Amino acid sequence: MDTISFLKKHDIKVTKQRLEIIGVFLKFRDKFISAENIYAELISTKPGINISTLYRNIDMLDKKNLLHKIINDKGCGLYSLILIEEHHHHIICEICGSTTPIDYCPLKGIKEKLANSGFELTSHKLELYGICKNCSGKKSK
Amino acid sequence: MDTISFLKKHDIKVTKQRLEIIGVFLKFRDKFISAENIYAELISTKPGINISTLYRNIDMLDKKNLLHKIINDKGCGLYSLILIEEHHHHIICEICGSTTPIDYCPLKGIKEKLANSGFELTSHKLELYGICKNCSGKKSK
DNA sequence: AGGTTTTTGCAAATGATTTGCATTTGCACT
DNA sequence: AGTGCAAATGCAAATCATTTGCAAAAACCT
Repeated sequence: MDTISFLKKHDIKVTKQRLEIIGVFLKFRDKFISAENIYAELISTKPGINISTLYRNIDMLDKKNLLHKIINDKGCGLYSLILIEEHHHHIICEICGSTTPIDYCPLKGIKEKLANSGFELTSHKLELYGICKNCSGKKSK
Repeated sequence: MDTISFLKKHDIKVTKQRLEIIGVFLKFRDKFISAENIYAELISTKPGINISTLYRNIDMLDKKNLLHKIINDKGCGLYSLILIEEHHHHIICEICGSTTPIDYCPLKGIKEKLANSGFELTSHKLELYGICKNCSGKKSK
């Protein structure tokens, strides 16, 4: 599906800034990228868009649950466009930053553990970090 | 073990500011608290300590792996002193902020999934959010 | 107690993100 | 295609948690 249909499908007005932002997300579809990363991409190409526009759009996409958002140790946001509909988690490479969806969710095991605890689970966050096949190959050379 | 022995055991010089900071962590031992929370506690009681001292000590404790640190959606740090030696995860109540260690770790299942992927896992982050027994009782009243 | 190193307080800097406001743009409806 | 209005944008300034430089104070070693 093209970007315009994507936006319309989610009731988001089509603007050239949005097309470009989504374009960057698609270019880096398998990575978590920071607002600064996206901004650098944006100004390096086209007329350039304002960083506050970028943040406003990130926010909007996040509110519509179209983004995965993680916050790194320094408190900075990292984002990636959600292209898989189903609930899933990621493995993130510490070297190249690439992400790979993983077909595993600990929810079931957790629920079993909590069964008699009286604790009502509402959400969970699982992030896996490591070194991807590609980077680990490079490393050993 | 008293706070002084705790500090000495970890090669941390004993200062009155540190005693007070650890004191606050112990007072809120079952919660994740923000630097602002701790600071408010600190100034409300004793002569008062500077917030940069607080941040420097949080940092130091974190580097020595004596703190659990999570970063909330706004990018602010939340901390709790590590009182359990073994690796573990938490359930965090969205209402009262209390934390409960949970005897469950998804690592094994994840490793099985990754067995042939070539991905080398280095760390993982699991945070569970929900409503604790106590708060869910209050809610329904 | 003296000397050295570490820690603290203070105030100013940082840096990512947010906001107010004037201007521009997208889009629905003629 | 033109018009109107709400929504989006650009800009510059504000925010806010956290960090830093530096001088003064305190801890620890013997």
